[in-house]
Amino acid sequence: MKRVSLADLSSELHVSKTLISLVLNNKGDQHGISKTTQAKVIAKAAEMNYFPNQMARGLRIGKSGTIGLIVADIANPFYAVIARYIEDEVNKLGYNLIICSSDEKDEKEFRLLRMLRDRQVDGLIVSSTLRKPNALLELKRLGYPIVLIDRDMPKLGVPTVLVNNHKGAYEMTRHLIAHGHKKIAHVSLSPNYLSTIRDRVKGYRDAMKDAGIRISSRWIINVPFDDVPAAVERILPEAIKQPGGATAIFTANNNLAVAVLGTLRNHSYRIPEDVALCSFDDVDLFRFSHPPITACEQPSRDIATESVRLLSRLIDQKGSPEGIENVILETTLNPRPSTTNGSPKI
Amino acid sequence: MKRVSLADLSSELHVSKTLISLVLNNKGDQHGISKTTQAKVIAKAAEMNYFPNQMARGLRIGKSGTIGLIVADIANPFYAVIARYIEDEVNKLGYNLIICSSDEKDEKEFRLLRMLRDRQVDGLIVSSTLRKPNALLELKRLGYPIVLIDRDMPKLGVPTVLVNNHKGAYEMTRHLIAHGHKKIAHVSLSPNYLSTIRDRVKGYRDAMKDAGIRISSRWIINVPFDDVPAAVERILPEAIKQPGGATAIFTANNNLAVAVLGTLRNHSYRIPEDVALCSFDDVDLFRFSHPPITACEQPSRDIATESVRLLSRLIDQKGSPEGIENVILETTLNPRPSTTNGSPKI
DNA sequence: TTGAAAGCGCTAACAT
DNA sequence: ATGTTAGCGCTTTCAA
Repeated sequence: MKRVSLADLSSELHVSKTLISLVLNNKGDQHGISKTTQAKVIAKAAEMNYFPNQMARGLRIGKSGTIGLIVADIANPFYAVIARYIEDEVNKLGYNLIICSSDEKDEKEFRLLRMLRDRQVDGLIVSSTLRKPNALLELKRLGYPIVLIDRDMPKLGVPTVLVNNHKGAYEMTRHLIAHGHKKIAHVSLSPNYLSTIRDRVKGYRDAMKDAGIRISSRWIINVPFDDVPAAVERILPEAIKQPGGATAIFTANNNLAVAVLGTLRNHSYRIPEDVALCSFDDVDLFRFSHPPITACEQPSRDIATESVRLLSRLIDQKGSPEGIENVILETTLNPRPSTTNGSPKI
Repeated sequence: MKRVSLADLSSELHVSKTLISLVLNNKGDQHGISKTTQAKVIAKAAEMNYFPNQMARGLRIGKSGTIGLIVADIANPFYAVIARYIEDEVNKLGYNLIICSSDEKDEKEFRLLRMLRDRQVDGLIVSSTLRKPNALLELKRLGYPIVLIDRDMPKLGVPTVLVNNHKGAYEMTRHLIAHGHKKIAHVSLSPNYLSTIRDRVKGYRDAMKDAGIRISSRWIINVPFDDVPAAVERILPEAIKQPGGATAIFTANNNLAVAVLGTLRNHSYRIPEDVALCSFDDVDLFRFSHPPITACEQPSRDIATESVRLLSRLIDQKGSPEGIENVILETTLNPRPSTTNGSPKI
């Protein structure tokens, strides 16, 4: 059960650990070690089933070879897809990924950050749920390379890869208006200190204002994120009840859309005849739903590649970041029958 | 940028590293260290922002505190949900999770196994894509605790958490037969050395045989997993073209169902009027699809909790496993309109 | 061409 | 009640 170490190999081969280490790390040539010795070492290592202990190596060279990724919930397809791309990208660079779900809870994110720090991760990609940057600032000061994705945190001063949420939501709202809707409800999360959510709300409000439409308080629906389906079921019907009720619903993310879909179905509302529906985020579900649902697609792949690119630069620069790069990516509006079929009722 | 170590703390406090280590690991009392000293140590550690280096600790105690999870693709909701539950469970036990996607490629899984081994993970949960157990056997011999989930590998001899795929598929096929279908197509993956896929095919075949129905070769559709949507689009139409074509389609997993759904839509087939549809796996998509799709639900949460339970036992037993436990979980058939509305055409 | 020795930061016998 | 020491397995000067 004892695993074989450099020392074991060394005593078998009657050469020093140094030499073996050199050979196995492909530095044999540049140190002028004879080909025959190299061959012998390599053969014996394979024969004895030797492999280097990465903890020992990491301790010595001061790098763990791992990157930490924190998202709200890896079971959410939006994050799962991004995580998958990030995994591929960091693997290419020789890193491994530790994926963690914060559950939108500050306490849990604190714990995860501590854990990742203790593990000496070489870098961090995080979609942070924190209201205050303190915990992240701390890590940044300690020299941990950090890249923020999805959610902004302006006072942190690290590279970010964000999506133009305001524009995406603005366009989505314009889309509804262009299809004849005036009474448009927005379903969002509370508390809403997340930059994404705030920007989407703002995009919606601005589009309404620019169109000269006054928003009824009935149309603004805030759902606590730990109770989405039940809360939607409780609040939504009132918002779309006529008269004065909304003829279209715009949800701030895929989770909310699923909940709304469920509630609309429970109450036998027809889409889009009774009420139109569209959402931020795009997932398979929306393409195959009945009817297919208009959605604002986020560039998951680009979020992943860009964040890894920025992180990698940060790591190379070794704590002397020159010019923090902030990437803003655009969304794509995918119109589907849930908003494009027929016109709203008056 | 230099992080503070026990030695730093030690020289500041003028006490030994041992003492500090003891205190910080809550062994102060059992070693009779005075409360006041303990308080001093704890205060200073906090003040100096000390935290233990897990690589050094891991090297010393011979444990990394991490568990490796290998699945085919973390972006697949089936695996994403399981991964999430596993993450929660191992966290409870103080471990962290490294999640990896094998992409159904032997080569990639080899690489991942090597990497996880070098990282000295304390345990491995894997849904293996390998045809031969060798690489896993190797790790098992080296003393790595391994639990297999989802996919079996009989010759490996490790604890497993599997789903009763045969029964699930058998019941699903019976369900179709009970609704008047005789010409039932099965869409599956090729090559089909995965135990899950084989068992599902067998369940389908057995149900057909027991019902006295001969299966036309047209109804057996095997799709290469690296080209699912295109292959389905190419092969499926022929299988359901009348006469003799299938009146119902049973897909072996959620990916295949999505592809089939796309193709049926492209060709303007109505579900279930023209052809009924059902699938193994159950995902949100199926509940909200048009029409809602009958599916065989796998107990994701139980797969996660059971696998972690078995792994934890294995770790405690320290390589002297007494009696390998194999858990078989049952599926749930969720009937929905895609198979229950109307009767098949002749 | 090769080797000896130090040390990364921690824990655990074994003192005292 | 506290300290000394050795060593986990590796890389890296420095020396020969």
